[in-house]
Amino acid sequence: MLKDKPVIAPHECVDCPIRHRAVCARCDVNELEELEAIKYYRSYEAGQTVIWSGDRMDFVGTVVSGIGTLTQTMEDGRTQMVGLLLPSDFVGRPGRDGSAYDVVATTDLVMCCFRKRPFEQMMERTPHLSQRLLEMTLDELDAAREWMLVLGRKTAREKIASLLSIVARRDASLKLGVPDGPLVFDLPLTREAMADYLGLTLETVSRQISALKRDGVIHLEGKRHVTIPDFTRLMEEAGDDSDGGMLV
Amino acid sequence: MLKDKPVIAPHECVDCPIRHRAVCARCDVNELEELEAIKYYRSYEAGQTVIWSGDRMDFVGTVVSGIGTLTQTMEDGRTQMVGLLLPSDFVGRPGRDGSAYDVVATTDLVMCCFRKRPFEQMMERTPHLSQRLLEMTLDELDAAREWMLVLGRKTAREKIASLLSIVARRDASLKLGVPDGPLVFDLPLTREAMADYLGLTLETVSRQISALKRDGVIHLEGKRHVTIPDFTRLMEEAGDDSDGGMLV
DNA sequence: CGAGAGCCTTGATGCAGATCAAACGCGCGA
DNA sequence: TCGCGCGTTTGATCTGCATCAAGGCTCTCG
Repeated sequence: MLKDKPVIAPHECVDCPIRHRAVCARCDVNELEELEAIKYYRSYEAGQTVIWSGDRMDFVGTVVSGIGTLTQTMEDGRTQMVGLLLPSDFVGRPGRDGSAYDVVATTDLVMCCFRKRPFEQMMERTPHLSQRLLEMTLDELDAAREWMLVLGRKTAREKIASLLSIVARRDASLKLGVPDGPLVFDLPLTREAMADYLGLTLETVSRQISALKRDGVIHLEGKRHVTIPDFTRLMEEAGDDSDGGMLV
Repeated sequence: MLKDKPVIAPHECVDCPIRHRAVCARCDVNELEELEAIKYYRSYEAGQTVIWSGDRMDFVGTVVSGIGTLTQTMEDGRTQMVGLLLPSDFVGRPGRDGSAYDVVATTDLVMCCFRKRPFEQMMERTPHLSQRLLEMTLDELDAAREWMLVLGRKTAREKIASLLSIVARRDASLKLGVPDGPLVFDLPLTREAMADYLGLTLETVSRQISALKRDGVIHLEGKRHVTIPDFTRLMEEAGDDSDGGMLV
């Protein structure tokens, strides 16, 4: 299918909606040009709500920079974060009209958007587009279900370790580096946001982070800058058996 | 696309892999015949494991009868159910080799299977197949994320009410009836299975069911036969705002 | 430089649900 | 028919996390 056409290298294809973690070998030039025609950028300030649950969504897109969250809220104010949006993550529900959750910009956020209707029309003509989206959605489903285990069965300490290991992994894969030594990254969430992700209170989050620091599992400079001297140790703390690798 | 072809009524299409809750207007005869060629049935006994997490899966399929669960287990034995498989539910991960979770038959289970490789080849030729699968996967993702709210933020009583309302809804939609009066159905899960779904212990499940019974929210005959006199009341107990309807 | 606002940490106390333990009820096979 | 086993119920106690409360750190703005 790519025969006779120049292949676009991943880094030339930052905005591609079916890019996933910087892998996008399947794009060909025609599609990119077609996508270009329906593409635009939007930016949001920290704290701004990108879409309210139930609102009509007229675009799909990918996060270019910044951090966003998908959250659900009960009338009495209890909230649960159901997804974390990091650069390269896809946002949107092709074939669906409204959003199912609030999408909130946690930091300043830039999105590369594609008008939804023409995008869906492209999907009908381009089987590998919907297949790729299916794969991405299956990945999200796996992640959501893995998180169900975290929420349902893990202790507070294990929850924190699980979150740290996920963020560390995502951060490392974005840097495209295979870090041999300690992992270093900035935690993009407040204690409250972490609590909402983990089904805890912010006080418990704070206490458990202090405990992990005290026990040498992590080091902290300031409140955000994390270094993980031994990733295997962190995985053990998270209660994960397989090393999970840095592969994904 | 359906022009000039006889449309298959839902009830004639019980095994269709892209059937979803008995709606399958998009099938046309050619595809059904092609599917027929790669179709076979399998049955499993209660308690039998259909697929182990990580195992190679060489089919996709739909549940024809019986109840199954998707579960994840930690080395120390803690388990979390991440999905419930009721008749008409799709099982499988087109484009993926292995299963991400254990699939367990909770009751005797009959599946209508399709060989995976030819099915995937069909997907490449048939855009609406992968689009339909994408829609179904988005539905599963929504359900998983809704369950994250249940696991992370609801009390034990709310969790039980949430589970009952989901099973009641699914049961009603399978019967194709729009029940005006009280809902009556059989609970297809043991207390332990419910506990694994809800992130609780079986003792807590038992106590909360007793409490809901005592408060008149539900009635029980034996341990399994449930009647719900007032569905709205149950929804309130579940902490759900919108009535949610019987629509899905 | 000081005041205030956010965000975070830490301490004291309370409670929902886990854990440990015992007994019930029902179906089934001898 | 009895006795056994499995799933369930119920009680007593324990504990991890929530809740309530008080400061601390750091950045910004006057």
